[in-house]
Amino acid sequence: MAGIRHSKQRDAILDELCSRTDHPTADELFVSLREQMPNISLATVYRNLSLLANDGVVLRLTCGDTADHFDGNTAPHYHIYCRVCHRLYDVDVHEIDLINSLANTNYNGLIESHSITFYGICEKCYNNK
Amino acid sequence: MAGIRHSKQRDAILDELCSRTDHPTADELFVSLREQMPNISLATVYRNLSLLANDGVVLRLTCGDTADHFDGNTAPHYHIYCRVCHRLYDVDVHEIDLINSLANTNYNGLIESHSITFYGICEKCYNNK
DNA sequence: TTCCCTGCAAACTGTTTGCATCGCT
DNA sequence: AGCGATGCAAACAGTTTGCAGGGAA
Repeated sequence: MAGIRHSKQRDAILDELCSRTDHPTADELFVSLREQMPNISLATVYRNLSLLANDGVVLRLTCGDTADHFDGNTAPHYHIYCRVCHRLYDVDVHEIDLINSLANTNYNGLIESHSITFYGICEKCYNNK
Repeated sequence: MAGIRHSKQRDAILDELCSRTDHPTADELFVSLREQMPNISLATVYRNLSLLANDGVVLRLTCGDTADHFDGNTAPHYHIYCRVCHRLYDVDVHEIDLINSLANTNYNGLIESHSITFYGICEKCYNNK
Protein backbone atom coordinates (compact mmCIF):
# COMPACT_ATOMS: atom_id res chain seq x y z
CA MET A 1 0.00 0.00 0.00
CA ALA A 2 2.52 2.58 1.11
CA GLY A 3 5.61 0.63 0.05
CA ILE A 4 4.14 -0.46 -3.24
CA ARG A 5 6.48 -0.41 -6.19
CA HIS A 6 5.77 1.42 -9.36
CA SER A 7 5.97 0.77 -13.03
CA LYS A 8 4.50 2.52 -16.00
CA GLN A 9 2.03 -0.30 -16.48
CA ARG A 10 1.08 -0.73 -12.85
CA ASP A 11 0.41 2.96 -12.43
CA ALA A 12 -1.64 3.08 -15.60
CA ILE A 13 -3.74 0.11 -14.51
CA LEU A 14 -4.46 1.65 -11.12
CA ASP A 15 -5.20 5.06 -12.63
CA GLU A 16 -7.57 3.64 -15.18
CA LEU A 17 -9.39 1.54 -12.60
CA CYS A 18 -9.73 4.42 -10.15
CA SER A 19 -11.02 6.75 -12.83
CA ARG A 20 -13.98 4.50 -13.55
CA THR A 21 -17.13 3.94 -11.59
CA ASP A 22 -18.15 0.81 -13.40
CA HIS A 23 -16.45 -2.32 -12.14
CA PRO A 24 -14.45 -3.57 -15.09
CA THR A 25 -13.03 -7.02 -15.62
CA ALA A 26 -9.35 -7.51 -16.31
CA ASP A 27 -10.06 -7.80 -19.99
CA GLU A 28 -12.19 -4.66 -20.09
CA LEU A 29 -9.37 -2.74 -18.44
CA PHE A 30 -6.93 -4.27 -20.89
CA VAL A 31 -8.95 -3.02 -23.84
CA SER A 32 -9.03 0.52 -22.47
CA LEU A 33 -5.37 0.54 -21.51
CA ARG A 34 -4.26 -0.63 -24.92
CA GLU A 35 -5.40 2.70 -26.36
CA GLN A 36 -2.78 4.61 -24.44
CA MET A 37 -0.28 1.77 -24.19
CA PRO A 38 -0.55 -0.47 -27.24
CA ASN A 39 2.05 -3.00 -26.12
CA ILE A 40 0.63 -3.76 -22.70
CA SER A 41 -0.15 -7.41 -22.27
CA LEU A 42 -3.17 -9.02 -20.71
CA ALA A 43 -0.95 -11.04 -18.41
CA THR A 44 0.44 -7.83 -16.98
CA VAL A 45 -3.05 -6.58 -16.27
CA TYR A 46 -3.95 -9.80 -14.49
CA ARG A 47 -0.68 -9.86 -12.59
CA ASN A 48 -0.99 -6.33 -11.33
CA LEU A 49 -4.65 -6.55 -10.47
CA SER A 50 -3.92 -9.60 -8.33
CA LEU A 51 -1.04 -7.79 -6.70
CA LEU A 52 -3.07 -4.69 -5.99
CA ALA A 53 -6.02 -6.71 -4.73
CA ASN A 54 -3.82 -8.73 -2.38
CA ASP A 55 -2.36 -5.49 -1.06
CA GLY A 56 -5.84 -4.13 -0.49
CA VAL A 57 -5.31 -1.25 -2.88
CA VAL A 58 -8.21 -2.41 -5.05
CA LEU A 59 -11.13 -4.79 -4.55
CA ARG A 60 -11.66 -8.03 -6.41
CA LEU A 61 -15.37 -8.72 -6.85
CA THR A 62 -16.47 -12.25 -7.56
CA CYS A 63 -20.14 -12.41 -8.32
CA GLY A 64 -20.86 -15.50 -10.36
CA ASP A 65 -20.25 -13.69 -13.60
CA THR A 66 -17.81 -15.41 -15.91
CA ALA A 67 -14.97 -13.08 -14.97
CA ASP A 68 -13.93 -11.30 -11.81
CA HIS A 69 -14.56 -7.57 -11.59
CA PHE A 70 -12.39 -4.97 -9.91
CA ASP A 71 -13.14 -1.82 -7.95
CA GLY A 72 -10.71 1.00 -7.25
CA ASN A 73 -12.92 2.36 -4.50
CA THR A 74 -11.99 0.71 -1.22
CA ALA A 75 -14.24 2.85 0.94
CA PRO A 76 -16.91 0.77 2.73
CA HIS A 77 -19.77 0.05 0.38
CA TYR A 78 -21.78 -2.85 -0.93
CA HIS A 79 -22.53 -4.05 -4.44
CA ILE A 80 -25.45 -5.38 -6.34
CA TYR A 81 -25.00 -7.75 -9.24
CA CYS A 82 -27.73 -7.39 -11.82
CA ARG A 83 -29.03 -10.74 -13.07
CA VAL A 84 -30.33 -9.06 -16.22
CA CYS A 85 -27.45 -6.93 -17.51
CA HIS A 86 -24.72 -8.81 -15.65
CA ARG A 87 -23.16 -5.67 -14.29
CA LEU A 88 -22.10 -4.66 -10.82
CA TYR A 89 -23.24 -1.44 -9.19
CA ASP A 90 -22.46 0.26 -5.94
CA VAL A 91 -25.40 0.12 -3.61
CA ASP A 92 -25.63 2.68 -0.90
CA VAL A 93 -27.05 0.80 2.04
CA HIS A 94 -27.03 3.37 4.80
CA GLU A 95 -27.31 0.74 7.49
CA ILE A 96 -24.07 -0.89 6.40
CA ASP A 97 -22.62 -0.81 9.91
CA LEU A 98 -25.81 -2.17 11.41
CA ILE A 99 -25.86 -5.07 8.98
CA ASN A 100 -22.26 -5.89 9.71
CA SER A 101 -22.79 -5.81 13.43
CA LEU A 102 -25.89 -7.96 13.13
CA ALA A 103 -23.98 -10.53 11.15
CA ASN A 104 -21.06 -10.45 13.53
CA THR A 105 -23.29 -10.73 16.56
CA ASN A 106 -24.33 -14.09 15.19
CA TYR A 107 -20.88 -15.24 14.25
CA ASN A 108 -18.45 -14.23 16.97
CA GLY A 109 -16.97 -11.26 15.20
CA LEU A 110 -15.24 -13.27 12.50
CA ILE A 111 -17.12 -11.82 9.59
CA GLU A 112 -15.42 -9.18 7.48
CA SER A 113 -17.11 -5.85 7.23
CA HIS A 114 -18.15 -4.33 3.98
CA SER A 115 -17.81 -7.26 1.65
CA ILE A 116 -21.38 -8.06 0.70
CA THR A 117 -22.62 -8.51 -2.83
CA PHE A 118 -26.35 -8.58 -3.21
CA TYR A 119 -28.10 -10.12 -6.18
CA GLY A 120 -31.10 -8.79 -7.98
CA ILE A 121 -32.09 -6.44 -10.76
CA CYS A 122 -30.59 -3.01 -11.20
CA GLU A 123 -32.83 0.01 -11.38
CA LYS A 124 -32.12 0.59 -15.05
CA CYS A 125 -33.11 -2.94 -16.09
CA TYR A 126 -36.12 -2.86 -13.79
CA ASN A 127 -37.46 0.30 -15.40
CA ASN A 128 -36.75 -0.85 -18.95
CA LYS A 129 -39.27 -3.65 -18.94
CA MET B 1 -39.33 -28.56 -9.54
CA ALA B 2 -42.62 -30.43 -9.67
CA GLY B 3 -42.33 -31.43 -13.31
CA ILE B 4 -38.70 -32.33 -13.12
CA ARG B 5 -37.64 -35.44 -14.97
CA HIS B 6 -35.81 -38.28 -13.41
CA SER B 7 -32.84 -40.44 -14.25
CA LYS B 8 -30.69 -42.72 -12.19
CA GLN B 9 -27.84 -40.21 -12.33
CA ARG B 10 -29.90 -37.10 -11.68
CA ASP B 11 -31.59 -38.65 -8.67
CA ALA B 12 -28.26 -39.84 -7.30
CA ILE B 13 -26.72 -36.39 -7.69
CA LEU B 14 -29.61 -34.71 -5.90
CA ASP B 15 -29.69 -37.36 -3.16
CA GLU B 16 -25.99 -37.08 -2.54
CA LEU B 17 -26.09 -33.30 -2.43
CA CYS B 18 -29.08 -33.19 -0.08
CA SER B 19 -27.52 -35.73 2.26
CA ARG B 20 -24.54 -33.49 2.87
CA THR B 21 -24.22 -30.38 4.96
CA ASP B 22 -20.94 -29.27 3.49
CA HIS B 23 -21.27 -27.42 0.21
CA PRO B 24 -19.49 -29.59 -2.30
CA THR B 25 -18.19 -28.59 -5.70
CA ALA B 26 -19.23 -30.50 -8.79
CA ASP B 27 -15.99 -32.42 -8.69
CA GLU B 28 -16.34 -33.32 -5.02
CA LEU B 29 -19.80 -34.67 -5.72
CA PHE B 30 -18.44 -36.55 -8.70
CA VAL B 31 -15.82 -38.28 -6.55
CA SER B 32 -18.45 -39.42 -4.04
CA LEU B 33 -20.92 -40.51 -6.66
CA ARG B 34 -18.39 -42.61 -8.48
CA GLU B 35 -18.26 -44.97 -5.52
CA GLN B 36 -21.84 -46.06 -6.03
CA MET B 37 -21.92 -45.41 -9.78
CA PRO B 38 -18.46 -45.99 -11.27
CA ASN B 39 -19.38 -45.00 -14.82
CA ILE B 40 -20.94 -41.63 -14.06
CA SER B 41 -19.22 -38.82 -15.92
CA LEU B 42 -18.19 -35.42 -14.66
CA ALA B 43 -20.08 -33.76 -17.52
CA THR B 44 -23.28 -35.37 -16.29
CA VAL B 45 -22.71 -33.99 -12.82
CA TYR B 46 -22.15 -30.51 -14.20
CA ARG B 47 -25.12 -30.77 -16.54
CA ASN B 48 -27.51 -31.86 -13.84
CA LEU B 49 -26.29 -29.41 -11.24
CA SER B 50 -26.85 -26.57 -13.68
CA LEU B 51 -30.29 -27.91 -14.49
CA LEU B 52 -31.26 -28.27 -10.86
CA ALA B 53 -29.84 -24.86 -9.96
CA ASN B 54 -31.75 -23.19 -12.79
CA ASP B 55 -34.91 -24.89 -11.58
CA GLY B 56 -34.28 -23.65 -8.07
CA VAL B 57 -34.06 -27.17 -6.66
CA VAL B 58 -30.52 -26.56 -5.46
CA LEU B 59 -28.39 -23.46 -4.88
CA ARG B 60 -25.26 -22.55 -6.78
CA LEU B 61 -22.84 -20.69 -4.54
CA THR B 62 -20.13 -18.59 -6.14
CA CYS B 63 -17.74 -17.27 -3.57
CA GLY B 64 -14.44 -16.51 -5.24
CA ASP B 65 -13.16 -20.00 -4.66
CA THR B 66 -11.82 -21.64 -7.79
CA ALA B 67 -14.96 -23.69 -8.28
CA ASP B 68 -18.64 -23.15 -7.65
CA HIS B 69 -20.19 -24.88 -4.67
CA PHE B 70 -23.69 -26.32 -4.41
CA ASP B 71 -26.23 -26.50 -1.61
CA GLY B 72 -29.21 -28.83 -1.45
CA ASN B 73 -30.83 -26.73 1.25
CA THR B 74 -32.99 -24.04 -0.34
CA ALA B 75 -34.49 -22.78 2.89
CA PRO B 76 -33.57 -19.13 3.57
CA HIS B 77 -30.12 -18.93 5.06
CA TYR B 78 -26.83 -17.16 4.52
CA HIS B 79 -23.30 -18.45 4.06
CA ILE B 80 -19.84 -17.56 5.20
CA TYR B 81 -16.82 -18.33 3.08
CA CYS B 82 -13.73 -18.97 5.17
CA ARG B 83 -10.64 -17.26 3.79
CA VAL B 84 -8.43 -19.73 5.66
CA CYS B 85 -9.86 -23.17 4.90
CA HIS B 86 -11.68 -22.10 1.73
CA ARG B 87 -14.89 -23.76 2.80
CA LEU B 88 -18.46 -22.53 2.90
CA TYR B 89 -20.60 -22.79 6.01
CA ASP B 90 -24.18 -21.99 6.80
CA VAL B 91 -24.44 -18.97 9.03
CA ASP B 92 -27.51 -18.53 11.11
CA VAL B 93 -28.12 -14.81 11.07
CA HIS B 94 -31.37 -14.45 12.95
CA GLU B 95 -31.99 -11.00 11.58
CA ILE B 96 -32.03 -12.29 8.02
CA ASP B 97 -35.36 -10.64 7.25
CA LEU B 98 -34.29 -7.38 8.78
CA ILE B 99 -31.12 -7.30 6.72
CA ASN B 100 -33.01 -8.00 3.55
CA SER B 101 -35.55 -5.31 4.25
CA LEU B 102 -32.81 -2.81 5.09
CA ALA B 103 -31.09 -3.56 1.81
CA ASN B 104 -34.33 -3.34 -0.12
CA THR B 105 -35.33 -0.11 1.54
CA ASN B 106 -32.25 1.39 -0.03
CA TYR B 107 -32.70 -0.16 -3.43
CA ASN B 108 -36.37 -0.04 -4.38
CA GLY B 109 -37.18 -3.62 -3.63
CA LEU B 110 -35.09 -5.10 -6.40
CA ILE B 111 -32.67 -7.03 -4.24
CA GLU B 112 -33.18 -10.75 -3.88
CA SER B 113 -33.75 -12.07 -0.42
CA HIS B 114 -31.58 -14.69 1.13
CA SER B 115 -28.63 -14.75 -1.19
CA ILE B 116 -25.84 -13.23 0.86
CA THR B 117 -22.41 -14.74 1.25
CA PHE B 118 -20.27 -13.20 3.94
CA TYR B 119 -16.50 -13.45 4.00
CA GLY B 120 -14.30 -14.02 6.98
CA ILE B 121 -12.83 -16.78 9.09
CA CYS B 122 -14.82 -19.78 10.26
CA GLU B 123 -14.98 -20.59 13.94
CA LYS B 124 -12.86 -23.70 13.56
CA CYS B 125 -9.98 -21.89 11.85
CA TYR B 126 -10.27 -18.98 14.27
CA ASN B 127 -9.87 -21.26 17.29
CA ASN B 128 -7.05 -23.29 15.74
CA LYS B 129 -4.54 -20.50 15.69
C1' DT C 1 23.94 -4.38 -10.40
C1' DT C 2 20.42 -6.39 -8.39
C1' DC C 3 15.77 -7.54 -8.56
C1' DC C 4 11.45 -6.73 -10.10
C1' DC C 5 8.94 -6.14 -14.03
C1' DT C 6 7.26 -6.92 -18.71
C1' DG C 7 5.51 -9.34 -23.07
C1' DC C 8 4.74 -13.49 -25.13
C1' DA C 9 3.22 -18.05 -25.43
C1' DA C 10 2.10 -22.07 -23.37
C1' DA C 11 -0.06 -24.30 -19.59
C1' DC C 12 -3.89 -24.95 -16.39
C1' DT C 13 -8.56 -25.27 -14.28
C1' DG C 14 -13.30 -25.23 -14.13
C1' DT C 15 -17.02 -25.74 -17.13
C1' DT C 16 -19.60 -26.49 -21.48
C1' DT C 17 -20.64 -28.72 -25.73
C1' DG C 18 -20.91 -32.03 -29.93
C1' DC C 19 -21.86 -36.41 -30.90
C1' DA C 20 -22.95 -41.20 -31.02
C1' DT C 21 -25.29 -44.24 -28.08
C1' DC C 22 -28.34 -45.76 -24.46
C1' DG C 23 -32.68 -46.20 -21.91
C1' DC C 24 -37.09 -45.09 -20.51
C1' DT C 25 -42.28 -44.79 -21.93
C1' DA D 1 -40.19 -45.56 -32.27
C1' DG D 2 -39.11 -41.26 -30.13
C1' DC D 3 -36.87 -38.18 -27.18
C1' DG D 4 -34.25 -36.98 -23.52
C1' DA D 5 -30.09 -38.35 -20.86
C1' DT D 6 -25.51 -40.27 -20.79
C1' DG D 7 -20.32 -40.89 -21.42
C1' DC D 8 -16.50 -39.47 -23.70
C1' DA D 9 -13.49 -36.25 -25.65
C1' DA D 10 -12.72 -32.01 -27.47
C1' DA D 11 -13.54 -27.18 -27.03
C1' DC D 12 -13.74 -23.00 -24.29
C1' DA D 13 -12.99 -18.98 -21.16
C1' DG D 14 -10.63 -16.94 -17.63
C1' DT D 15 -6.48 -16.91 -15.39
C1' DT D 16 -1.68 -18.21 -14.22
C1' DT D 17 3.03 -19.24 -15.13
C1' DG D 18 7.89 -20.03 -17.29
C1' DC D 19 11.10 -17.65 -19.56
C1' DA D 20 14.19 -14.34 -21.72
C1' DG D 21 14.86 -9.67 -21.99
C1' DG D 22 14.16 -4.69 -20.14
C1' DG D 23 13.76 -1.15 -16.52
C1' DA D 24 13.45 0.90 -11.93
C1' DA D 25 15.95 1.55 -7.37
